[in-house]
Amino acid sequence: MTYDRALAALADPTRRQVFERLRSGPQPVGAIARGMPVSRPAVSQHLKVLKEAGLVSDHPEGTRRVYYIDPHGLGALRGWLDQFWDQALSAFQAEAERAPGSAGGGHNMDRER
Amino acid sequence: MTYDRALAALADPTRRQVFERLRSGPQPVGAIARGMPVSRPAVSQHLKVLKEAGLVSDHPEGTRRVYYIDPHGLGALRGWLDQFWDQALSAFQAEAERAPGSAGGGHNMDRER
DNA sequence: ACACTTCGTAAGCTTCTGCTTACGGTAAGC
DNA sequence: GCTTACCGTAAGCAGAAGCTTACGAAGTGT
Repeated sequence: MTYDRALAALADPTRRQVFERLRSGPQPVGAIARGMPVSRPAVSQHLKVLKEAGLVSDHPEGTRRVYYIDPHGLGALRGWLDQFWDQALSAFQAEAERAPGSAGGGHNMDRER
Repeated sequence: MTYDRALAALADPTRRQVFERLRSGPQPVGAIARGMPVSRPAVSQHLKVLKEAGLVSDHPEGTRRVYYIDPHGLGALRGWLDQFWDQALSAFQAEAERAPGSAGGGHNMDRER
C-alpha cells in the first residue's frame, strides 16, 4: 500500500526523532519542537511528511494541533516487512548450509565450483 | 542498534528494488543489474549500502559475487518496529475514545479549512 | 476591537544523494 | 602468457531533501 512512504519518512533521523517523541503520548507542535535541534517550522514540515505517510494523525485543539501516532502507516510497514521475514530466514538457512562460516552455522562444507 | 541504517537503506526506491530482487534467491551482481533502469555500478553501490546495513551478505563465487538477503538487518528493523506497535495501538485507542470519528473508525476526517 | 499565541506555508540556500563514465584488479578460458 | 568476463571504486555532476527566516491565517483572552 503505502509502505514506501513510511520507509522514506522514517529514514530521516530528525523526522524519526519527531516520531519517537510521540511515543510518550499526543503532543502539540510546540511541545514537540521544544528541546529539538531544529526550528519549529522544520518540525511542522516533518509532521506533514509523517502524516502523508500515515504514520501520524492530528486533531485541532483550540489554537494548537495535537499530533499522535497512527498505527495505520506502521501496520503497512509491518506487513511488508513480515512478507520478507519468513522467506529471508529460509533462504538464509539454505545459504548457510551451502557456504558455512559466512552465513548462519551450517555444517555442510560442500563447495560449489 | 542498526535499525537506522536499514531504514535509510530501504528508503530509496531503486535500492529497494535491488533488495526485492534477491527475494527470488541469491544472485550475482550482473544478474541483478540486468533489466534494471540503472547501470551496473549503480547496483554495486546500492549493494554496498545494503550490506553495511546488514540487509544483505555476499560470498565470492569465481569471478562473480553472489548476494543474498541477510535476516540480520531485517530482524533489527522488525524489533524496532514491534517496539512501537503495541504502544501505538493502545495510544490510538485512547485517542479514539477521546475524539470519536477522527481516530476510531476508518478514515481521517481531518478538518481542512 | 485589539493583542497574543500557535501553527502552516513560501522562498531561498546549502548539503547530501544517486547516477554515469572511466579505470584498476581478480579469476577463468584459450 | 594473453585475452575476456565480472566486479568494485573514484571523480564528477544534476537533482532532491532538509533547514532557516519571513509571512499569513486561525483561535483565544482581555
